[in-house]
Amino acid sequence: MRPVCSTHAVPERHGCTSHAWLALESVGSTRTYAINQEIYGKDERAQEWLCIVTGAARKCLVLDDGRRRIVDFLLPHDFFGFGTRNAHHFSVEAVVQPTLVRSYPRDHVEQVAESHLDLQQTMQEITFEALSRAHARVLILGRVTAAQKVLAFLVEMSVRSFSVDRSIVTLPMARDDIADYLAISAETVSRALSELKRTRAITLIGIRQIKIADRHLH
Amino acid sequence: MRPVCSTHAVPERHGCTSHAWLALESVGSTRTYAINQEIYGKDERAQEWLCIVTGAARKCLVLDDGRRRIVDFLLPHDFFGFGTRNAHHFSVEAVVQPTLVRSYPRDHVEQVAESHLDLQQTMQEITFEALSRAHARVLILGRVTAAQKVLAFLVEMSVRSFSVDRSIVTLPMARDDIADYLAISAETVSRALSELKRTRAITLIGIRQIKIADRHLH
DNA sequence: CGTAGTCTTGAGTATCCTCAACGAGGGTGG
DNA sequence: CCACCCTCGTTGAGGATACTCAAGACTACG
Repeated sequence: MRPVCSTHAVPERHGCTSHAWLALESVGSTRTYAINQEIYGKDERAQEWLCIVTGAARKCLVLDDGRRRIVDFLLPHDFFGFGTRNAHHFSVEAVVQPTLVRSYPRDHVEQVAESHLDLQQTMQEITFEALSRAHARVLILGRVTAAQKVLAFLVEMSVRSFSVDRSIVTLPMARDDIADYLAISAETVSRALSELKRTRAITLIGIRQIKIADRHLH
Repeated sequence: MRPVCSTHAVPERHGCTSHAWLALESVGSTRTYAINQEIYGKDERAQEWLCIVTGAARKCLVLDDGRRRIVDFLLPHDFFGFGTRNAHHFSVEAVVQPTLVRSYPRDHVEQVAESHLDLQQTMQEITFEALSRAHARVLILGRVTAAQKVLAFLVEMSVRSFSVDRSIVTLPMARDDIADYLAISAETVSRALSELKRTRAITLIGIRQIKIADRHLH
């Protein structure tokens, strides 16, 4: 299964319509992925900056004991694939059907950055955002009960989804994925959702569409 | 209690003795902190890039429920204080007596970066390192048992400590700090250490000096 | 409409948390 | 110099929470 390619579907980066950005866009290309399809494998060296246009993806790895851990969910406007020359190697897989990903070859990025100083600044901001996500994640994992973790997760997704109504979240991923993201079992995720429903903190609109009533657990 | 200031004690950054780096060093200053002394508070806007020269610090915050969470331990060569214009605000406190911190005012950094292109690249690398730490941390928190978390923590510290003998770790922080870092109770940290000792995975040389025999839990 | 994947719920077990007591080490003052 | 205190670390007992195994309900898609 090969990703479908095109040159349209550019991610609009908020407040960044600079000349440098446009120059970068000219070297980008867009690919389409099916559900569970690998966007890049754990042993591939990151040769490009990638950005989700539509859909969602999970950045994950499999531990020695066979458990899968998801270190980040990637939503539209999120960049990834950079800075992967470190110890841990992750693979990225599409979570929904279809997921559109825009790709910017690393050498082209650096080439453009040489003549456009503000682009490097933008890249720095993008890295800061990824760092910010990771820190927020550490805090979510640090919560005590499963219900708190799940609620914090829902709030995080609602904030990151850029939807009109922030109290309604549409989850692109399965319960399994949430479980591996929060480092709890899928059954516990389900039970936590039921508990949150019972205590009126959330309401289930659809199976993956949730209305958040209380953002803080009382 | 005021931090003591001086202009010596420059952090040697491995493989980065470039002209840009030297230019940056000229605008840096070094401060000394006592144990538990605040290096910067959670509401201060980060106006400088900071780097641990000697000692250690914890990046933490206090949750609504009164629990303290440590999102990162900062060791010599680690940079921090940047990218803090995001949602969560952390305070940084010295963990050992004394801790030396080198400070580079943000506007000076940006000024130097304008004339030294490679400096921005270095800053990018520094941010990647922080991101890498955060991801490693998510994986540690995702481990199942307390013993696994504690062992993974010890291994992380041994890798980051740059000591000659990597099998021996000298922990600069108390059990409480480890507990808040791993999101488990201090008693559980103690019990996990005892268990690891019993199963011969580690040996306690001193109260805060540990020899790691098995890096992977069998 | 059937099948496979996803989600929920239940029962029993293992792990961790809380409360509590105790021991070891370091600093201070008599 | 020693007694005292305070912090830090360890260990125990009981209760709460999450995990595993298992079965059943729901959903999506062919």
